[in-house]
Order: sequence, then structure tokens, then C-alpha cells
Amino acid sequence: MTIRVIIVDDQAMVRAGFAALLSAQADIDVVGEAPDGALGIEVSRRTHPDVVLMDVRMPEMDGLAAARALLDPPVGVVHRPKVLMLTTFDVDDYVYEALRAGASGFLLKDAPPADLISAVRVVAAGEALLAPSVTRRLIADFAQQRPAPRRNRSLRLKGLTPRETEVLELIARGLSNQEIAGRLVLAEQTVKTHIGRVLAKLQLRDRAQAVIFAYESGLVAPGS
Amino acid sequence: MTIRVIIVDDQAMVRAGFAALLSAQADIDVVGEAPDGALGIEVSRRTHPDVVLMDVRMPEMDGLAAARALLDPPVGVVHRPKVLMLTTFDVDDYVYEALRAGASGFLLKDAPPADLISAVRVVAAGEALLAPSVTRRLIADFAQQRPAPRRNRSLRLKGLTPRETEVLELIARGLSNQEIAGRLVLAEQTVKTHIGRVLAKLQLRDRAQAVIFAYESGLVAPGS
DNA sequence: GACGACCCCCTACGGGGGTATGAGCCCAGG
DNA sequence: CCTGGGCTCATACCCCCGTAGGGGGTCGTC
Repeated sequence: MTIRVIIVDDQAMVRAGFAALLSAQADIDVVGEAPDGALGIEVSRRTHPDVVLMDVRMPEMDGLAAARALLDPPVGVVHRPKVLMLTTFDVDDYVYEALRAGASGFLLKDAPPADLISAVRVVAAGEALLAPSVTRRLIADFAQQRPAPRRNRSLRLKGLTPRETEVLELIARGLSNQEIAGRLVLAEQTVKTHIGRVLAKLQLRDRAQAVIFAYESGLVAPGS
Repeated sequence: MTIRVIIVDDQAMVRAGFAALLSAQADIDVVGEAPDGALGIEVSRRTHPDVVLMDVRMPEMDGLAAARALLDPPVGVVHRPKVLMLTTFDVDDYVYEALRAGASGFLLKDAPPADLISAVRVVAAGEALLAPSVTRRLIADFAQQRPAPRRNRSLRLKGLTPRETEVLELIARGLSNQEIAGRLVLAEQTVKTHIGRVLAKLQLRDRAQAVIFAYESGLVAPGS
């Protein structure tokens, strides 16, 4: 199964170079090219590539907007290619935007040719790959922005027994006492007892505050 | 300038293999080995390597703890190597922990030898590098975790009046009806009316679920 | 002016939530 | 062995919460 690739870049020579490089691989077919984002989308819709190589900077519609359009397609468009962003400069603002949009990778154009080829394969396989400098920034951002699931948690949450923690989590899921009892196969009164202990230990007043604590402590997280 | 590397892995054969592979490179010197985390730290302190190849799973002190110790050294220890984590399995829990601790990379042991070599160079240069599957997860996590202030919010939250939104936020702060009434200078019954409307509009059952909605929608955020 | 929003407040009531107290069971550790 | 912690459940009570079903006020807008 060959990997179908299109190349979107405003410089014809760059397109030609990448095309030559990739076409030389037995498992890669370059099935289209385009000089800007708008045309790139068009070509993508027509050729249904597995991977779109997309330059960040382009006239008309830039790579970011094009990537967003491809990765969040309008209703009726079923095809959704992987997008591998390329850039000449090491511009970080664009990186985050592109990743948020759902791009599968971000490479610098000065990377070794072998890297580009393997990147195409990696991305086609559904994985992701970033330029090392980008990776470093992403990790730094990641590490800094959530310095371990809150310290608060281990402190106060530690006083709770396993059962109590379990009940607290179900409270934080919005279940009533009756529902919790059903889920855990308990009498409702037992649930109440557990909740009572939880509230006492954590010095909370009611289940609403318990929900807050669950979120603030990291026991449950938004979107989980 | 050659890159000084030590290898920390509990399997002697793995150490030997990596050492042979890396030593064959003109710019890489393997200056030490250790079979577990504790000894790895010791060797690192003595040999001052540029890069520590660290297996995740090891007896005694595992790779995570060792990485943390190396990357957050006690006072008086000036040397701080780059840490490149290695793992046989694709275990994601460890990945995040390691990255948080400050590791510069995360590779699977089944990666091509060339990848390991280039990874060592990349890491030594101060950049970072992850296995493609890890990269994918990190990106997904990054993109999902802040897809621009939640889409959900604008949708459902839009139906609420300013006053209702205000009341909802106070609920999410853990206030009782009476307290909300006091804060907003209202009769308690008025608060109840507002809450009733909020619950109806958002199709929630009680204030606990309202708290959940407030967090999930981004109306309030943990740590704020 | 009428109409629709948003806001404020009332009485009344049922049910769920939280508290208090006590008791029985199992199990690990001293 | 027996003590203590964790888990379970019961009975009884209070009150906050949420709902139902009203009334009245101020705005804008048609």
C-alpha cells in the first residue's frame, strides 16, 4: 500500500525537490501539488492523499488556515488527511496553532532528507513527529504548565479510604446517593455514611463543595 | 567534542548492545554503565556524562525516580545531564511523569538503531526527541486540553442570562443559596428561582451537577 | 401601548441530602 | 488474642434544596 502525498508550497523549486525526493521511495507516491493553501485544499479534495505536506508561509491562504480547513472539514467531506507542516524558520507561534488544529507533525526544511521521508511514513501510520527544537518547547510547555497533578491532592486526599475516594469520584460525576448505591451495590445509607466521612475529613459542607474539591485536587479533571 | 554517555539498564545484554552501537560512532563515548537507578545516579555523579540513557523499568530504583533525582539535583551538585528515557513497552503513564521530571526524550527500544544514535546527538545538543507514538499522544493531549476556551461553553452557556450565569458561578464556588443571596443582595427565594432556571436550561438535576457543568464548560477552571 | 426579556419576590411542599448514634462484620498487626 | 480501622447498615431527625405556581417591577422593541 503506497502512501499518497501532496505537496503545498509556494516555491516551485521546493515542490519539485520534495517531489523528486519522495517519489524515489517505493512506498510513496506524490499525487499532487499546489502553490497555496486554497488550491491545496482543492487538490486534496480531488486526490484524497494520505499525507499533505504543507508549508506554513504562503500567499493567499497560509498553511495554518489551510490545515484547519483540512482537519476540520465541513459536513459532507469524509476525507481527512494527515497534515505535516513544514517551515523554513523556527517560528514557535505557528507551531502551537498548527498542533491545536490537529497537524500530525512539524518539520524544519533544513532537516536531513531522510528525516522528511521517515516523517511521511510515520505520519501516514497515524503517529506524529516533530522537529527536535519543537519537541523541546512542547515538552517544556507541558512540564511547566502542569507541575504534577496538584500537591494539594496527596495532602488532603490521603486521609480518605479507598471506598471514600471512590464515592467522592462518583459524586463528582454527578450521581445521586441512590445512583451511587446502585453502582457500588450498597445501601443508600452506607453511601451517606461514606459521604459524611468524606465531608468531615475534607472539611466540606455539602456535595457541591465535594465536586469542587474533586476538580481542584485533580481527582477528576475536565474533559475526562 | 565527543558526547559522553552512560547507560542505565538492568539487562546486561541490552547495555552491551547499546554500548557497542554508540561506541562505534566517532562522536560518542560510552563512559559508564549501571544496572539500576541508584547505581546510575552514582555513576552519573562520578563520570559527569552529557547524556544518560535510562531504562524505565528497573529493580531497586526505577528509571523515573532516578531521572527525577538527576534532573532535580540536591544542593551542591552542579552537574545536570540530559536524560533520554527508554522503554520496551508503550506505557503512557510513565511518559508524562518522565517529561514532567524534565527528561529530554522518550524512545522505544524497538526503534531503529539509527534513531537511537541520532537521538543521543539531538539530546546532547539541548533539543528533545520523542518516539512517534509518544509525540502523537503529547500533541493530542496538548491540543485537546486547550482547544481554545471550550466549544461546549458558548453553545449551552449562551442560553443563560447574565444573572443566571453569575449565580451559576457562585454555585461553582461552593456557596449555599443563603450565601449567594447575601453576596448578591437578594432574597434566598430569588436565588432559588435563578437556580431553577439554570438547571432547567442546562438540563441538570441539582447543584452538584451544576458545579460539574461549570468546570466542564470552562466557566470556572481549577486553580482559579 | 403591548409585548417579551429579564429580574425580583412570595407561599407552600415534598424529597433528597446531611447528621447523629449505634451496631455488626472482617481482617491485619501488635 | 484482641484491638483498631475499614466497610456495611439501621433508625431517626432536620433542613436545605428544588419545584410549583403564582405576582409585580423595569426595561427595550415592535
